[in-house]
Amino acid sequence: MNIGAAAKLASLPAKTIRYYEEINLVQPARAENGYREYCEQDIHCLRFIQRARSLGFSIEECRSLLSLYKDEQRASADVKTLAQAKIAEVERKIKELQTLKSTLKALVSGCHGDQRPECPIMDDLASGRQVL
Amino acid sequence: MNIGAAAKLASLPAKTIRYYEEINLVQPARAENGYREYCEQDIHCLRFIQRARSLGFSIEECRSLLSLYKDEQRASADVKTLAQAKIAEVERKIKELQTLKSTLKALVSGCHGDQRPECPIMDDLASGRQVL
DNA sequence: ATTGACCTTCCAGTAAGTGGAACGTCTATC
DNA sequence: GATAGACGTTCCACTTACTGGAAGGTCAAT
Repeated sequence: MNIGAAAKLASLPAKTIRYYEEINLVQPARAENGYREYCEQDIHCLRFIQRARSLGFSIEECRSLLSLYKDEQRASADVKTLAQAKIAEVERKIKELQTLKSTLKALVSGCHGDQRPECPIMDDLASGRQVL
Repeated sequence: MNIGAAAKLASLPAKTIRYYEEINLVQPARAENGYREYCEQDIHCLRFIQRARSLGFSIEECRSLLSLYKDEQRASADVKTLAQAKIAEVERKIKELQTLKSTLKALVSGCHGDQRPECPIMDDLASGRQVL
């Protein structure tokens, strides 16, 4: 299967799939004409990566997951550990963003939003004294 | 004032301040020895940028805010619009992350996390069929 | 033979810095 | 005056995870 078909099956742009080859994530065979040849197994890996990336795993994490995936003897605990660390990371990010949102909302609520130049948002940015 | 002192006052690494000069955000004077010379006004701008960046504004947004900041005639509405767009963006990101978290939690909760190789997290990644 | 879709490689750019090398300058101390 | 070390300078490479584009090769159909 050529890269275009693989791209459709894996829901990934062909460019991205070439990139994954470059960084040694998924290495397809080559046809005589130089075209990449993706087998069933390659497609599985690409889909696996696509899903893991969409779940927020970094490329390096995908590499770890993929090697666990290929290891029939792996312990599910190893996978669970990775997933739990990712959950903690996501929770941290959510908290950060919520703080950010509160701060921005507090700033916006104090601003007239009219043609006058007075603006508490600007005042906050300028002062270094922080509203929240 | 040299870059080291400016860095302390603005709570920014010197490297970052040099980078801000490179991209024409804050252009200090130069002393005879070639050292950057930061005046009061420069420090204000750097602090302004530091605060705006910490509120999640991109460099380009900081550039816009900075030009509004320097324009004594600006309308507060212009600033408010930028801030509100940023809030919407932050809200989108929070939602995305919450979805992500639910998905990961659902996967983790189904996983034994022991020495056996069976692992619903892996099964999900491999299947392309999604748990949530 | 030619068109158009597909494939190839390579180079450059993105955002926002960070790290390091190699070298210049300033200040204090001996 | 020499020297140490703390600071400054420039420049280049690296990061993440791709994306865009140019220049060119291949394939299938007309």
